[in-house]
Amino acid sequence: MIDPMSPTPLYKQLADLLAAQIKSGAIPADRPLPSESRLQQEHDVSRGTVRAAIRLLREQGVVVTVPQRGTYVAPPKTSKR
Amino acid sequence: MIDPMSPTPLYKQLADLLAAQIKSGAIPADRPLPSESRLQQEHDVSRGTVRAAIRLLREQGVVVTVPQRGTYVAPPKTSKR
DNA sequence: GCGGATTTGTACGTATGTATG
DNA sequence: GCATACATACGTACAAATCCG
Repeated sequence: MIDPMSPTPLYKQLADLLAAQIKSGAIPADRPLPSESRLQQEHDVSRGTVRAAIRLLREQGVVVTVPQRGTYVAPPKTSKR
Repeated sequence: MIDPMSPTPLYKQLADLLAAQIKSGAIPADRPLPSESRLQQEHDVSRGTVRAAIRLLREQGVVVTVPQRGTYVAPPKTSKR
């Protein structure tokens, strides 16, 4: 859960949460992540916060984003396809 | 100059402009860059756009930002100090 | 092929918090 | 106390590309 009272920035909390869900399989790797507006609703944060979280995950190599498509779990670096 | 009509995003244009000014020495390397609000006024863009440009430069290793201090030209990687 | 819905990208404005000088 | 400066977070609006009936 995201805690607005925590000193940890919301976007950081959300990024950590999503990373954990990806790792655990709670978010399937074969389909796009929930859209920004979905995540916004589910976690009750602004879209800017969602985007900041996804940006962080992208910088960490956890996900990749395809414009006008969606954001996907990043493929393993060693995969040939 | 920044051209609002260009298809290139404003923050990208600004980042390129600042990088060029740093490289040419128009922006001195021994003092902080102009503050966000200064850049905002000088280039007639929003603060969010200034921040996006600086973020890009930071990701590119062109500058480093010290919270509550300012943004500085990144030191050469080969420098011992 | 058309049109609407969806989704990400960009850009703006505002407010608050924290640290520095 | 006040001004400056960056960090976070909210909101809005519109554009562009894609998807689907």
